[in-house]
Amino acid sequence: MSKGLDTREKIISKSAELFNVHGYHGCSLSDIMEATNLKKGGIYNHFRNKDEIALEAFDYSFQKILRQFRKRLDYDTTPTEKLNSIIDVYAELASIPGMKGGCPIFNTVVDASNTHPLLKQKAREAINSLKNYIGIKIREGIASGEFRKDADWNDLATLIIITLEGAIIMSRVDGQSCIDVAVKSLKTYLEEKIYRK
Amino acid sequence: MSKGLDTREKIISKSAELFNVHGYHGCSLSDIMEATNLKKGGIYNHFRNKDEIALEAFDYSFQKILRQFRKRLDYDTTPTEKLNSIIDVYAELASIPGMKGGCPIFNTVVDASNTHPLLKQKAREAINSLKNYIGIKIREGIASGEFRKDADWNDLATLIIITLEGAIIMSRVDGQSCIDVAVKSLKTYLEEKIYRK
DNA sequence: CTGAAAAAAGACCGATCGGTCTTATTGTGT
DNA sequence: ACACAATAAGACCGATCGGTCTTTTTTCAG
Repeated sequence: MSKGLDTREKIISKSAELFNVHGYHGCSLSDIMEATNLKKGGIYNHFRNKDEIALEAFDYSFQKILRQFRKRLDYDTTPTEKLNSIIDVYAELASIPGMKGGCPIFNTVVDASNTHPLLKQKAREAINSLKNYIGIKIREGIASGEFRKDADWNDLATLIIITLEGAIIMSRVDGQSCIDVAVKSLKTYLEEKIYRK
Repeated sequence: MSKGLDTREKIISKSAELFNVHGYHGCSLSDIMEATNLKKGGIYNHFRNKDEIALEAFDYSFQKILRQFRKRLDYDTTPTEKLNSIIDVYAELASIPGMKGGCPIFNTVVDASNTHPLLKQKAREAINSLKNYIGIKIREGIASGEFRKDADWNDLATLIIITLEGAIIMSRVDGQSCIDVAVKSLKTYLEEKIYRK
């Protein structure tokens, strides 16, 4: 029993990496076979088809991202710290193990939103979850009086996501500096517009 | 002679759309054949291979984007107006004809930066050109005294690009509202940090 | 009107795609 | 130790991939 689960997990984690780097259409079953040291039989014993692997791989990647946020935010006590941590974790996303190729969420939007309805739906839900996750921290800050009452959690969460996602993608051809720009800009924005002094 | 050029252009423009919507790996020669109403002979009479089409299609798309900027900025007289127009044009990118699927530059980064070195290089150059194009307008504003002297044109141009590109991608699964957030945020930023009153 | 050149058609190719199925191996409970 | 189930191997399949090449059609200059 445990052997099977191990194999299944290996297929998912390796595939998640491959899909994130090469995209759904740019990654073949042969690629997955090679990355997992399995032959076709070994893979199709656990999955019905390539789509099923891609779908589960996306969930795997997204949960991994959420875990990164939760892990870091555990050390924070105030909403201000949490919001800053969110930005930091986001900025370091592409450098955590198995996230080579940038953020799987936006990569999936670009890669599959016009060719793969199920993946598109998953990406949409992931973005919404992430927006809500960030939104909750903002609302906590507002409720605690730490953030300004007129802060729009939805707009702010959106701004954080688009700025950092844009930077992560651009960093693939333009280096780390654009991520630094994103972080600096967002943190200044928080200082000047969200946090109360 | 003119027939041949027409056909060549048709192949490029149709392919540019297809590549932008489905990505390089997600778009086959059969797709191009169908979109152009040509058979293989008609296409390979003008191009040596699929790569050559993709490379020229990228150039075509990028020039189209530049044309959009130049066309709008022609009506502007001051750097302030120009910078605002850049944001507006950028925000409307995905809704101009033949740009379905978002911005071809960032789409190409995601789609091909790990599988197609030549396309990656073209995308890198395009981003640099765009950054410089925006940077020039910023420096004009600084030189004319309209913008603050301490404005960093490189960081600002980067911020404009990543924010709007992030928003354009997110809009594919989350609607127009995130683009509005990007525009509003950037324009406020310019008002408060760049323009002199 | 004609002949050569440009353009397009479409048959053809080997490789690879995702997927199926039978066979062999491995692991496990008794 | 044995039997049975879980797991993986790998031969095999039709479809499609990008690409080549020969043949036909179209274009246009003289």
